[in-house]
Amino acid sequence: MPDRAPIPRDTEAKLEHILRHAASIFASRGFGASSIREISRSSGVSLSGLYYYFESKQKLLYLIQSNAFTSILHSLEARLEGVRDPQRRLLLFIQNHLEYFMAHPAEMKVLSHEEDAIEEPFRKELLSIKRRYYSLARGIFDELNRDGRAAHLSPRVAVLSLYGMMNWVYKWHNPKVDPGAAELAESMTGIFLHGVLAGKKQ
Amino acid sequence: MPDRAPIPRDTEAKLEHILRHAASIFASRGFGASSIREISRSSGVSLSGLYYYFESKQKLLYLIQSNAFTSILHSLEARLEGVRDPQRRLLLFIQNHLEYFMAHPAEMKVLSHEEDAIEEPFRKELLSIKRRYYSLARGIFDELNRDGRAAHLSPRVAVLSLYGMMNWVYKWHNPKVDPGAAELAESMTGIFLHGVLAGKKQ
DNA sequence: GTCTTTCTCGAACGAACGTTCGAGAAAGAC
DNA sequence: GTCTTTCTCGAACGTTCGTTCGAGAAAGAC
Repeated sequence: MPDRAPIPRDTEAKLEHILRHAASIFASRGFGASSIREISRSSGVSLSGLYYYFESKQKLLYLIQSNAFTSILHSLEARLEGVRDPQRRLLLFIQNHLEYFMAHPAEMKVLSHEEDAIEEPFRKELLSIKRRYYSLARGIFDELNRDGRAAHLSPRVAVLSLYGMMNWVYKWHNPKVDPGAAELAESMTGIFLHGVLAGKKQ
Repeated sequence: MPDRAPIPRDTEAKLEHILRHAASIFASRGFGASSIREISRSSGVSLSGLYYYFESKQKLLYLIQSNAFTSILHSLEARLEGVRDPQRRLLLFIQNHLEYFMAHPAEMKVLSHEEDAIEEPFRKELLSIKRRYYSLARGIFDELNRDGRAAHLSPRVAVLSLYGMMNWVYKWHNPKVDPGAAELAESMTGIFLHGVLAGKKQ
């Protein structure tokens, strides 16, 4: 099912066009089971023509993941700028994550689902972006917990549980039935805040 | 790297032997990128010999998933028997899930990660087990919420957030650093209970 | 012993895979 | 116009894939 829309003439735009189609195929079939030929069919670019834009399937996966990660991180940093209140920072963090998720479901599914499929040397580069993103959330949690109200919980477990809630969304979210990003973000912020800061032990 | 341990003579045991190896390969490479030849090498059974035990790669994936699901469900039903208190039932549910997760990491990763890789007609059969499991958790939540303390939250969102916390574990849990199933279950039960039942709105 | 069922595997099937190559079209510079 | 760079693609490469087949070994029944 080739695209109806014309393929952009501009080189950079055409790469983005290819990345979009590739992301959606990786998202639906999984990276390992997707073929470059499928991407060629869907994007309307010839099989060998694709290799002008990326040098291997691995690099293609890397481009998708690193683009998605970089832009979610940038938009988060912009949102957090100047905001000091930890609870508000948490809400903004969750909102940003979920909004990006729902605006770019294919890319985010690839990011969540194909973490393991990427090989060296791309793995290392992604890991460093990932760490920056993780420690941002960890920092927010630590401020939140400055008064020690969540001392009974391992911070690592708390933060990764939050990631679990957020990242699992791609498995079940149905736009026709489920709340949008804003409401979902409020719900999850509520669960996490009360869950983590409320009464100690049991 | 063929197995050192001898291959069981008994037919049913040999199938289990194959399923174990297959699960661990699917878990590490992903279903789509795993080859039957790899399973043959790892299990020590010849390529064509494998097909005496399952008729296709899809069926093999189905066997792994359905075995794992069935036994986690059975062990849960046994644990819940006779327990009425909703909070205790929730703890048991989470404990059972996480314990099974950590006792059978490969199988559970395949269950979580390769949900989409399974095709008809196997999909439908798994869906019905899955629904039974989901509605068990949903039932516990509804009892918990009989007094309406969590009325501000969509029950669906609440329960699926809990699944997210639990199922994401396979992405980050490191036995050397992180708490075991029991402690993790207490933490997550705490987060969920307080998070969902605590103060309304905001 | 024989007969039957259960199990095993080497060799091969056609199909699909990621990637390369070289010829040439299109676009830009002058 | 010519020259150069940028872009495109059909055809083919060697490899690996899931699956099949038929011959025969091993085990169980009698």
